[in-house]
Amino acid sequence: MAGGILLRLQFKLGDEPPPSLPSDGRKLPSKIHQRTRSDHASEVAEDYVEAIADAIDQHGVCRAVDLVKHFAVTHATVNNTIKRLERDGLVTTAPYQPVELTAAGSRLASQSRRRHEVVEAFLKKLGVSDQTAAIDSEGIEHHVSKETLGAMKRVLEQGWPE
Amino acid sequence: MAGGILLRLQFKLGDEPPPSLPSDGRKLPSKIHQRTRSDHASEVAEDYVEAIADAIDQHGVCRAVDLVKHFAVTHATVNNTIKRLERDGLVTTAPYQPVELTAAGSRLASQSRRRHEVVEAFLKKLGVSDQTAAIDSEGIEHHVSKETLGAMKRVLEQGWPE
DNA sequence: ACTGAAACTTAGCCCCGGCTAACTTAAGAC
DNA sequence: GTCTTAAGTTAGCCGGGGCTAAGTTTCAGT
Repeated sequence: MAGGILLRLQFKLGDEPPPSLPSDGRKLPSKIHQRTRSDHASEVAEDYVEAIADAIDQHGVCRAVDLVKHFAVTHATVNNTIKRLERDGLVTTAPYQPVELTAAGSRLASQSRRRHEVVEAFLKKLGVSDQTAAIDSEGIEHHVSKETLGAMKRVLEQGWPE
Repeated sequence: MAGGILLRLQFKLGDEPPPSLPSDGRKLPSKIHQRTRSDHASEVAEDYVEAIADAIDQHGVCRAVDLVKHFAVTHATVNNTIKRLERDGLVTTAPYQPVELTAAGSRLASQSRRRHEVVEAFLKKLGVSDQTAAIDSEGIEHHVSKETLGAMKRVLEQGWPE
């Protein structure tokens, strides 16, 4: 047997398009969950490109060891992740060379950074301590839709609703 | 030839889930990073116990098929997850029987539910649409610390800061 | 030029959370 | 009482993101 052809298609919707819920009649929770779950694939990617961009800003270049320190994981893990990022067209690299962001990677990085900043500033404005804002925004940023981000931005620019 | 062609299409509209498990009490204050990742396993646990509690509230019992519908995953996946939850002492179950929450599971469920409700209500109050609030709160709830949750609660009870 | 330490790579293993395929059990219709 | 079907189970595979251990490359210093 052996001869089977294994064709695997993997669709990864980008980022924004909310659920659409065409609804097959069922409750929406399922759709909602689908969307929520779908995000995580790229969370790590976003964290990495953000960290890479930071390193480049700070040291001119990003070496794997910077990411090792930043994420507190092993070199092996960083390597694996970088390979995935490269496969996905977000970074380029060569053996023993620094990691570079592609255009797509840069775009994603600044997008993520911007979102992160808005969330963090919003939390602070909410009255949360700087430290908690820093920690929580790390986790929250990946789950904030455009609409919610807009609402937060509005608050930062124009004050509270009502 | 023989064998036929194995055509395997795998559509993954969405992909992943959100993170977080803290027993309660946030994570490492000092190391900002590291927290976000590695938590994933327990986020699923929280989502599941929450869904199980909901099913029990609504239908008296929770069957695996309820979770299959709720999360839009296969029966096999639900089974695996339930086994993990059982291993972790959050639920009890027997072949072909409904899933029951242990004391720990119930505790985690109501905790998660409460957090979820606060986050969702807060987002709505922020001016976000009901639908977006429902979606975003799903992802955000796992990353909200006690402090941030408290700030949101305060807003709901006493209005905006300042 | 050599060498030792730091940076990097590779191989192999884990668990999680998805999936398909194929099977078993439980239950409702008739 | 079958018999069909829904529900549940099991086995096996996959990718993501961790790890350790062991080998390779780079590069400062001397």
